[in-house]
Parts: sequence; structure tokens; C-alpha cells
Amino acid sequence: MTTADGAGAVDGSQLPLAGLARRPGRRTAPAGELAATDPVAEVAVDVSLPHLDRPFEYAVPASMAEDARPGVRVRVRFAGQDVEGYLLARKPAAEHPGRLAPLRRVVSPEPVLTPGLLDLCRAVADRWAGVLPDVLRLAVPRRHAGTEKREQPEPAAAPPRPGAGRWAAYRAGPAFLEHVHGGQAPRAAWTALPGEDWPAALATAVATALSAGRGALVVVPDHRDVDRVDAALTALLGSGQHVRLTADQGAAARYRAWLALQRGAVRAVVGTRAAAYAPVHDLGLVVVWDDGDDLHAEPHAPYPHVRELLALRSEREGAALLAGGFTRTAEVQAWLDAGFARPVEADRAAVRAAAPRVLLPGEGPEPERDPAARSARLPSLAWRTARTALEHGPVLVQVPRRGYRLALQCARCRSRARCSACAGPLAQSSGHAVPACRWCGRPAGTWTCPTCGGTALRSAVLGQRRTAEELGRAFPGVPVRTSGGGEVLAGVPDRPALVVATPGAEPVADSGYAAALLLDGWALFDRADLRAGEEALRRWANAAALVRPAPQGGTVVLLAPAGLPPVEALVRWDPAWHAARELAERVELAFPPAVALATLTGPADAVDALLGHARLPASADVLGPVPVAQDPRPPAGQDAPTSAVRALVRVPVADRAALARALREAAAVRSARKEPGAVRVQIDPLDVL
DNA sequence: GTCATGTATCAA
DNA sequence: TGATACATGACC
Repeated sequence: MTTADGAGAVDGSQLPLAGLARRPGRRTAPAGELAATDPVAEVAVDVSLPHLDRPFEYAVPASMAEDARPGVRVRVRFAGQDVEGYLLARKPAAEHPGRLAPLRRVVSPEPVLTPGLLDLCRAVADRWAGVLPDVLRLAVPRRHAGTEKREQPEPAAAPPRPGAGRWAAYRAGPAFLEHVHGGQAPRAAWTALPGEDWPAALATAVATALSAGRGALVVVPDHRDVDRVDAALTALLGSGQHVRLTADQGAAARYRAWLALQRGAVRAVVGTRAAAYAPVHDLGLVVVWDDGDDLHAEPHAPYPHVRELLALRSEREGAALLAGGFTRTAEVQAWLDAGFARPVEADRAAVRAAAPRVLLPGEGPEPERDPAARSARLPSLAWRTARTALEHGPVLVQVPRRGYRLALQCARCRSRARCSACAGPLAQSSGHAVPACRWCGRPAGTWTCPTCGGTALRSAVLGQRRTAEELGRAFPGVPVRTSGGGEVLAGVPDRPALVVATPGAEPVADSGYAAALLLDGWALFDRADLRAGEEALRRWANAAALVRPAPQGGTVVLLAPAGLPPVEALVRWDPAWHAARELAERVELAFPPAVALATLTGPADAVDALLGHARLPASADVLGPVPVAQDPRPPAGQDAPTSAVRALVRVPVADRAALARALREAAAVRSARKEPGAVRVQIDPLDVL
């Protein structure tokens, strides 16, 4: 029987059940129906309005006293409707001066939102100026009731510690593993050697953490990469030590894997971006592979990025952090410069021994007139390289994806045209005769190229997909396979074939490609994007890394002009050099990661209102708002705003938290006042044009 | 977001 | 005067 103490602590006397209390015919529920201890529950309700992003207190009926534990999903009455929520905590007394409504239902006794996961989600919401319910939707998978009842396997015994394996080839590689094994939290930027079997290397790192009783988490860009790491982990550890988490696995499989981690039956996971939240026990190692891939950027509010999320998480949970790839982003370079992370890289001799030879048109023997090459619209060098390589194995042909944004460049030297006021990219909007800056909106009536002094602008060419049929005609009798779009090949056998793939969909060849042709190098520069150079190098290097080393004849033909930094970086296979250059450029232009930046996108008056409410740090620099092309994905149920604008706010990195807080508070004011128009706030978005 | 309440507005 | 519309604030 519940004592009066419990009830008195709630409300001073009885605890009426709201809703029932108003109806004269029904009596207030007696105090005896409340939980004996801690009759008050704090609940995060699933309402994504900024001004409601805080716990609300509910009374715990005695019938739910056992199940209503912190972390469980509950259903409550909120503002007259039934909503889901998470029970955050139980406590003896309420702070809310009014009456408490009771919990309506404990949806599931499974405590899915553990204190650690709640802390992480709260930190993510704060870091990206968002609200907790939005983050919880990303972090906690949908419930699958049948799966909860099923027995989990017994926790597997920790595996033996593996040798350093492939890590011995890298300076500071074995030391990193040693620290992981020793319970420390080193942070490393790993630049993988071309040709590296990186899934195997990551499996070794995961096994090292497991062998020390620590958990491990690996986030890769896509499903195919999950398959590769999954296979490498199984090869090293068997099948019981890890699970996989991907968006495309069914609700049951996903929830089962998630629960296995949550219940501590399994301590290692590999997955795509949502796996960054996986409830791994005793987390000792977090890994992000190829952090430059934009699949690591969450497309749902509040738009967190896996790299930054894992950095945040590793610090909060004392886990080691490993950011690996064949190239290095400016963001990771900034980590190195700041001393936040240390490099794990091979020495130059090892790089030279592992990298393929990279050729550019204009080098090597004079091109001859070759009708077969012309019919495929292939430069002679590419055609001859492929023809020779096809005698030794498969040849990869990387073709660009469609649909790059239109940018402007110097008609003479082809360097990207930038605004003379703020260095933003110039672009031609449809319907406007005068090109304008995409950042500050300033029209560029007259323009002079700072590189060559030219004054004429040219429209960039859109990427164009070459067809496999065209290549097939140029190489009669050679099988042509394609990978990309809907159909992605995992691997190809070690036989002569042309393998046409879009970036990110390149199949792995059993013993490496004999050659790769990287076509349409220009298209990658024609993106109106600050990250174009970095992205070009990343795509080229990821394809070139699948080619055999130069000593075994591996050759890459890159159709891009010599002299541009990403081209030079590929030829010399020096991604660190390129990353340092990129970062220096970002510092110069005052763009991320050199500064923290927020974009506010929405109807003009809504953006103005948000900026008006925001108590921005004194350091804040506001650019725009400027009109932007219609939002490609307007919020559900809303029409695309007719006059969408975008404003940029930049602050020093040290003020990022203050910027996020100011924007969130301003959004809270707007939502409380029901000001019309939705404004999308993004912190450090990738697509700052 | 929903709901309840308060105030302005207008036809009868 | 009563019906209705719209603004406002709370939401536990």
C-alpha cells in the first residue's frame, strides 16, 4: 500500500488524475494509486518545438512503479493529446507547482535511453542548435516488440589480443593500439596506404579494444563498406563478437542488434551513420572511415556530422578516436594542427612502394591519331593505358555522377570565380543576367581574375556520364561491367574487364586493378563548392587505391590538367600536403573548420525575425541574407517558400557553443510566439556554396 | 504541435 | 447581446 508520504511529496495532498479531475461525476484517484517511492517522473516528450525542449513532470501510478524506470518509452498526455516520450528520471517530489498528470502507459519496460545515451543526445542537440526529440529519433531505433522478448545470447568472452598486423606499417600505429589496449583515449588521424586492406586493419583495432574488455564502434559511409568491415571482423573474431547496424536492415534485425549492444551481450558494432549513437558498453574505441564522404552528414535535423559526433562522444566516454581514410579532410587537418589528434601514417618510401603510377594527358609519348580512342571520346593516353592493362587484369573507369551545380570560372585560366568582397563563389542564377556571390549576394558586374587578370567568366560544364556502350565499342571483345546508381557491385574477379563505376561505387578487385581511368576531371572542379578540390582528390584517391602498386604495373590516368593542387596531390600521393593547403585556404577565407559557421534558411521575414531575436556573440559576422534557390526538400506538409533566403553567421571556433545557444534560444522565442515560417538552422553544413 | 482562454469585432 | 475570429500563452 502506498503511503501518504509519496503522494504528499507530489502535490501537497492528493494527486488528481488530470482530465478525470474536471469531471464532476468521477472522483479523483486516491493517493494510494501512486508509486510508493519516487512517485514523480521526468519525461522528455516527443514534441520537437524548441521552447518545449525540457523535461516535464508526471505522476507515476502504483501500477507502473516497477516498469517506469529511467530510459523506458512512455505515453503521456501532453497539451491535450497523447504523445510518446522517454522517462528520464524518477524523483520523490515535483518542482512543477501545478497538478501532475499521470503517465498513461509504459510502452515497453526496456530502458532504451540509458543515462549515457541521453547525455550524448543532449550534447548533440546543443552542439547543433537542435532539440532533443529530433536527436532521439536518430539515436534510438523503432521498437520491435517481438524482438524484446527473445533471449539474448550470453556475452562472448573477450578475444585474445591480436598482433599489430597491418598497423606495423604506420608510424605511431602500434603505439595507438597499445594505448587502446591500455585503457587510454588516444586520438589518431590515419592516412591509409594505397591498396590498404582497411577493413582488416579496422578489424584489428576493434579486436584490440575487445581484448582489453573495451567496446568498439565503427562508422563507415555506406552499406557496402559495412559488408566489408563485417566480413573482416568475422574473419578475425568469428561471428559472435560484433553486430551490424544499417538503415536498410529491417526493424526487427536492427532492434535485435541494437538490444544486443544495449544489454551488453555484444560490444562491437559496425554500421552507417546512425550507428554513431549505438549503446556500446565500456566504449573504448570509435572509428570513422572516410570522413570526407558526405554520407556521414545527417540529412535530418539537427544535421550532425559523424566525425564531429564521434569526437564529442569519444571525449565524453573516454574512448579512443580513429579517423581514417585514403585522404585527409581539412577538418582532420585542423585536429592535427591543434594537437587534438596525432597522425598515423606510413613513411614516404612505403607510400611510393604502394601507390600506382599516376599519368596526366600531355605526359608520356605523343598521342597518336587513334580512331578507336576517338570513338569512345577517350584521350589517346587513356585508351592506350587501358588496352595495355587489360592484358593483365581488370581496368576501372570512374565516371562522374550527374547533376553538379552550376558555377562560374575564369574563361582564361579556369580558376573558380570568387567574390571580391567575401571570397564566396560567384554563380549565375537562372533569370539573372549579372552573376552574384552566393554568400553575400553582392553582384559581380565587373570581375577580374586574381590569378591571371582575365575579365571574362564562363559557365561551368555539367558533368556528363559516358556510357558503357561507348567504351565497349572502343574495346571490342572486352566485357564491360557497370556499378553505380541502383546496382552496385561489391567486387570483380581478377580477369580482364572494363569496370565502369561512379564515385563511391567502385567494386574491389581481387588482386587490384591493373589500371584506372579517372574521366572528366574537370567536372569535379565545376561544383560551386568550397570543398570541390578536397572532394575531387578523395574520389580519385579512393578509386586509385584499388589499383595495383606501380612496381606491379598499376597505372592511373587522370583526365585533369596538371598544376592544380588535387591533381598534384594524387600524382605524388600526398594527401597530407593537400589537406594542409586546403586548411590554409579555409583559414584565409574564414570558413570552416577555421571558423564555426551557421546557415539560416527559410522565408525572408522568418530568417530576419530569427536573426533579430538571436543574441549572437559579439564576435559574430552575419553575411546576407541572400536569395537562394528553392529548398529542394521543404519541411513535410509545407509548401516550398516562395522567397527563400539564406543568411550565414560565422564566429571564431571558440564561440561555436555560444552561437548554437543563441540560435536555439531565438528559435525557442519564435516557436513560443508561433511566428510563421520555418527556418532551417545548420551548424557547419557541408554545402556552403 | 494542441488546447483553452481572452479580447476584438460585428450582425442583429 | 451573442457568435465568431483571431491572438496569446501554457503545455507537467
